[in-house]
Formats: sequence, structure tokens, C-alpha cells
Amino acid sequence: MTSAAPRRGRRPGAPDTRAAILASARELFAASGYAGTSMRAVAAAAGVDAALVHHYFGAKDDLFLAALQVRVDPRVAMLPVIEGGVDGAGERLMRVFLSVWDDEDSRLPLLALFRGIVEPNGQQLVRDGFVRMVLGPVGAALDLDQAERRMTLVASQLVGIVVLRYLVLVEPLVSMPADELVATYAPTLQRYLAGPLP
Amino acid sequence: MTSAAPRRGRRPGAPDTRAAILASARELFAASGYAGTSMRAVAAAAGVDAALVHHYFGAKDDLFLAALQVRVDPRVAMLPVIEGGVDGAGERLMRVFLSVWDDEDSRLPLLALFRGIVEPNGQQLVRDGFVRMVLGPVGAALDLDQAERRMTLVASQLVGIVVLRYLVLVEPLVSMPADELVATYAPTLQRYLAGPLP
DNA sequence: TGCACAATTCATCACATGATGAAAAACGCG
DNA sequence: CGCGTTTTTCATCATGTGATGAATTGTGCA
Repeated sequence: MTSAAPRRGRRPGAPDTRAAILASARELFAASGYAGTSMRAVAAAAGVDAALVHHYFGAKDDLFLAALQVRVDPRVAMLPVIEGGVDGAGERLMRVFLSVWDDEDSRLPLLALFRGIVEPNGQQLVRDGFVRMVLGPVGAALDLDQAERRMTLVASQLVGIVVLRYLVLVEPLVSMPADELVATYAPTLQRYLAGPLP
Repeated sequence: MTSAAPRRGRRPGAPDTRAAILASARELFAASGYAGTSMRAVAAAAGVDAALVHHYFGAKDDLFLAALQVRVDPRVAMLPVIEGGVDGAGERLMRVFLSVWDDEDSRLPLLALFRGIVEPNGQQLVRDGFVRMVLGPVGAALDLDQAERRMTLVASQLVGIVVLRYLVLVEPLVSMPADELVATYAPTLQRYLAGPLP
């Protein structure tokens, strides 16, 4: 009988192996972070030899960057928040936030990004990146006083929700429907955006 | 001339090497998490051979557990929060929270713990531990309706502050004095504790 | 002084990881 | 069919890791 060992060389059919690898990478980076995800684990999850991952994506950093690519442009997503003016901005911001994070296509890259931020050696990415890139423009467009400070307060609430609801999966936060979350958190965000500051 | 190589064997004097190792471990675990901290790095930071770390603390898990030990008993620390009743509980909770996290002796173990939670393979620790162990009793003692839900909301705000102020070090949150933080966040906490829920 | 014991270091193992280069297999085009 | 190209795997290297056991040196007690 012929050998039962896995045959080498090109696999038949036309499987989009590159996409499969990228999907596995997204899942693993989102679940275990950069350091906690090995190239071999990604390859195994995609049912593929480890060298193939390098072949398609190069070094581990490149794969991580590729896994981070998300089709959401913050400036576009934030438009509805900005357009309505300050009134009700907290509620609209909460709605956009939830719609992005509850969509699995964007959640995985965002989780991977967040893990990259919380892990060592990635901190400057959010410190100067996240707040300034996505929340900063909102604050400026809404023409707030002390925009940076107010946006940091907003971030402090949203980041907490990310950790509990999407990262650590704490009940009852995971099961709360979007409307309830909006009703709960919109007043907080609104106060940070436009309320009095000490 | 005699050899300049470091002499082996016991070092003179009576340096508390064990404490030095533990201190280095606390710092590194707090800064880089469990997986991101190697036994060799701890040893190097303490100016000691790697085997000595094993000699004193055994396996890496044991060292991590030792680094997590903190002298703050949640039930004791939370007493002043509970005693005053619901009125002003948000402000008192915020004060206790800041006093614990602004104290370096407790911050390092807490940061290490938090990193252990956010890292993979440690999630059940906070999922059933933190909320139930430190915030749960507060909710019960304050005799709130829907205590679990309210305490999770409180946690979602506090966790966000931990990430931004103590982990990622985002300005202007790092530089804000405690009084200003209390004035800013106490109303939010108070609303989560005793305000209307949707 | 001598001796047991603790503190410290060295040498090493087994293993996982990131990475590279070459070989093999399937496909497509002429 | 034959040949080049792409896809896939194998074999391998250098490195860092956690861990262990033996060897060495200092301290304190009898």
C-alpha cells in the first residue's frame, strides 16, 4: 500500500489558503495577543505548514499588521456622531461604538489591536494613536472646550466596556442588548462630553 | 593578577536577596505580564543568577503567585465605602480605589494581577473573582437592587481608568490629582450604584 | 578551629519559537 | 506533451525559555 504520510507539494483545488491563514491569525491574535500567538499555532489552525505563513506574509510583525487591517475608517464611522452637534452626541457615539464592536468582522482586528496596545511594547500605539486618531477629531469637530480631556474621559468608559464585554466576557455585560447599553452609558458619555468639569 | 570574573558562592554581607528578587518580579510582571516576563529577566534585574530565582521561589507560577500577594484585604478596604450607606457611596468608592492604586506597594501587584487577567488563560480569575470578591460584597452590603448588574457597571468605569491611567499611561489622566478624579468620576459611579436603570 | 548548612553560580537539558532555503507537487500555458 | 510558475512541505539553524543538579563559597555554631 502507498504511504499514508501527507503528500507534499501543492494542494489540489483552489483553496484560498492566504485568506484562511489571515482568518486564523485574526482569531488567534484577538484571543491571545501578539506574543501569545505563535506562527506555528496560526499555521496549525489554518491546517497548513508553518513555512507557508512566512511565504505569504513574511515576518510575524507583517502578519500581525495584516491581521490588524480593518475596513472601518474612523473618520467615516464617526461622521454621524459629529453631524448632530453636541446634543445627543453621547448616545450617537455609544451607538457607533457598539455597532463596530458587535460586528465580528471588525471586532477581531480591533481586539487584536487592543491586545497589542495592552501588551508591552505597543503602548505608544494607543497613547498617541487611538485617542488622537479616532476620538480626537470628534472632540475637535464638536467644538468642545478642553476636548482632549473630555475625550480621555470618554475613552476611559469605553475602554472599560471593551475589556469587560469583549475581552474578559463578564456577565451580565455580554448579554445586555445594545439598546440597554445605550440607555445605560449614553448619559455618562454625554456628561463627559458636555457636562461641567471640576 | 587575580581573576576579574565574578566569584561564585555565597555573597558577603547579609543582602536580602529574596526580597530583591520579589521586588524585581513585581515590577516586571506589572510591566510586561506573565508571559512577557522571563525568569532570566527577573534574575538579571535583581543582579542574580537565574537558578537562584528557582531556588527561592520554585517554578514560574509560584513566583507569579508570590508577586501577586498584596497586603490589602478588600473586605477591610471597602469598609468605609459600605458604612456610610448609599448616599455618597460613589465618592467614597472612588477615594478608596485611588488610594489603593496610587500606592506603589499595592499598585504593582494589582497591575500584575490585572495583566494576568487580561492575558489569555487567566480570564476566569476576574470573571468570577474580582467582581465577586471585591465589588460583590459592596453591592450586597449597600443593599442595592440588581447588585450584580450595578457593580458590573461600576467595574466597567474603574477598569477603564486602570487601563488608561495605570497601564497605558494616557495623559491627561496620569497627571490628574486625586481630588479632580473623584470630582469627575464620583457622579458616574453614584449613578451606576443608585441611579435609575433602563 | 572545624564542620554543617545556606546562598550562590555554572553547566546543561529538553523544548518551543521565528526564520530560511531547498525540494517536491500541482497547475496552466504553449 | 513539456516547461515554467506558484503553492506547499521538509529539513534545519540559531536563539531564548523553564528547569534541574552539581559544584563552589561564605556564615555561624559547636
